[in-house]
Amino acid sequence: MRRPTIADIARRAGVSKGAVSYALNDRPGVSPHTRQRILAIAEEIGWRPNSAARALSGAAANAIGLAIHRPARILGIEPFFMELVSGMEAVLSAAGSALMLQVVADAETELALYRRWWAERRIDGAIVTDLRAEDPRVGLLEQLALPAVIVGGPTGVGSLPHVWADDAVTVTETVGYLVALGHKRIGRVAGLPDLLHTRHRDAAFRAAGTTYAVDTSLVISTDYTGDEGAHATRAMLSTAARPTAIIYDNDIMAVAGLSVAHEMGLVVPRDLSIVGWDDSPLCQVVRPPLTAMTRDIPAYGARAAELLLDVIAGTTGKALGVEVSHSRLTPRGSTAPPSLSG
Amino acid sequence: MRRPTIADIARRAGVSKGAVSYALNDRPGVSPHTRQRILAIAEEIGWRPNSAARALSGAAANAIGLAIHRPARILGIEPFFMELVSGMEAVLSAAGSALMLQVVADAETELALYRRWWAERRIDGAIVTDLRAEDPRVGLLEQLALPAVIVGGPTGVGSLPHVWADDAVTVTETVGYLVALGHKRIGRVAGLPDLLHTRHRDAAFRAAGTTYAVDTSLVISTDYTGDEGAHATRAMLSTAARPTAIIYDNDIMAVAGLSVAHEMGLVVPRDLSIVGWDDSPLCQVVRPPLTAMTRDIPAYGARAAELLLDVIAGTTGKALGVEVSHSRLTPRGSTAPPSLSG
DNA sequence: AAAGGGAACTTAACCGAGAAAGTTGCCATT
DNA sequence: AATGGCAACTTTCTCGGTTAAGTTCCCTTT
Repeated sequence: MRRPTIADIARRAGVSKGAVSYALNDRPGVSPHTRQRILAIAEEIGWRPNSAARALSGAAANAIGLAIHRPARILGIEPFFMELVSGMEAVLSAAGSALMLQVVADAETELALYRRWWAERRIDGAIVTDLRAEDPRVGLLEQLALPAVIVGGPTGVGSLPHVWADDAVTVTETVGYLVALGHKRIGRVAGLPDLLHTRHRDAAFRAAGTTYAVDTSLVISTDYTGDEGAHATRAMLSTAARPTAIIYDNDIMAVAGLSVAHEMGLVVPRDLSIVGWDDSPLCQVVRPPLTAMTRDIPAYGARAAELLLDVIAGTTGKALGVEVSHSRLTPRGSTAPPSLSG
Repeated sequence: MRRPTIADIARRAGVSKGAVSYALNDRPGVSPHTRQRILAIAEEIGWRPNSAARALSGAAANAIGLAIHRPARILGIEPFFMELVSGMEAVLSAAGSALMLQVVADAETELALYRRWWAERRIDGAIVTDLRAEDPRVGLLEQLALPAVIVGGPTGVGSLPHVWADDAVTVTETVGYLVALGHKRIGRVAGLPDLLHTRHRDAAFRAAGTTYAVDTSLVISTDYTGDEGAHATRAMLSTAARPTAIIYDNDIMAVAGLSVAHEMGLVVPRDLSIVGWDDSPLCQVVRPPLTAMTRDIPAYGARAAELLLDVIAGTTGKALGVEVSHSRLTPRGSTAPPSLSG
């Protein structure tokens, strides 16, 4: 089956290619009658514009790029990216834009990928996640003048537009809640230490310790896997002055921590309170259900996609930094006042 | 920053566009010396082929399409797709192909999407998952002659190449194992009933009951969410003759089932054995760790991507149906002989 | 020395759209 | 009746590559 072109339509309608192009693009220069006829023929033979030809004539690629630089084994388990992608998709597909997804093994590859996508005109813009300190991607994207939106911030984003949530508020609220319950020593099982948002959370966690005058010195960094989450939990619970509450940077580690507590003979929440970041169905499926820091990830992705489309369309206005609502604590059965014996 | 074109290279090198094209594509017609010079200039000014221009001249789009037709809330929690995608990515990015991902709301949209991708020449081929009975996508893809590989089968695939695993063997092995442990009544919490692989598993499950002379009549279909998994488990455990073992179609439902058992005062595995399909880290993070039917999902995706690339290149040979190794049972703490009181 | 052959190029057409510029033909003016 | 103006087209060029079909020029052969 050959793909129909405007030349085919022109031949059938007995007009020139140019007339067909005008008719199909709602531009003046063809009579309503001819336009109707051309549209009918286009519909009949199932014509769609060849995106390559359009792109060659300077049109948009109608695709945006997302490079994900995390090990495959984490991608599979962390709902975050899939939810982010599904939120982005909702906005993009409504705008007729596709999503080019590529999993990259390292930072070098990611940079090369942006260069290639840009040079090949494959994408109209990119969405950048997992911002690191002095992230080389920021400079590259600025230099290429490739429209880009960072999911994260608000620092380290250079001049790029970004969508961010104030994790510090969430951390402070959560620590405050645990302190109100009576906890005095709170641990934190953090994510990848070179991610900027991990550092923000670390800083907020330490600061909250000072604010509420409790011990928040116990922080262990991990790679987000359940394995490392379990290991970190074991380490924390094996210290002489063990914490009575632990905050985890994702829910899979929180669940792992729950199991470790159980394995060590501790009862949650009596002997240990557990809070997980990001509230997937997983949290409600384990016993006790996990208290979690909930946010609307699809909405987060949708907002980033919207902003990127705005940037591409040049209708950004001044909204370079868009703040979305921060994660809110959803208390469930895994948090309670510490037992007196602790 | 203007993107350099071969015309720029030609001007600098003092040769024609044609010569540059020959040089850059390793085709005869230019002297080694000139070729070197052209390549050096291309490198220097950072030239990359404009993919649109190439595509216009009949070249490949260097992208393959994947439409995912599942509700967003399931996507986030089911590791299957992300793992599949990461396996596909490994093969595709090595071949210089990108992945166009789109989440679609319904079957109609998915069909329209394939038509559009095909007409717009955006993709060289497609990967189809979640095959249904009399799936209209099969006919459409055959009609469009769009290279496509189905993840699933081996029935209902029409003339399309496919990559499949024999779920029936896995079901039979698992039921056999439970029977060997002494179970006489085994339940099954199935996935979406209109998916072909759910039907295959259903049929194999029923057949295994006959083979081993045990009761496998208890089957409840769900939408893969933990909620429905919990609900189905509650229903099964509330029947007069409740099963002593339940097999779940994904691990999130298995975990939900574990919680329900706990909530109903049953001890796993003493009072109830639990087996989950697909072995994500989640299974090892709960207590007791879940016995699971393990398969290498990234490898599954990689094999599908390889086959698609072969089909696109026209080097398929006769490998229209590629069987990958079926899931194998990984026994862990959630399965044991049933207690006599049951 | 003329002819043949092939390497090393150049020229120009082409892919399928978009868009500027050019061409009709008709109607209303004056 | 000549002119202007405009709608409704057609022609042609453009995007950035690929590629078939020339064109040179040099070297070998007889």
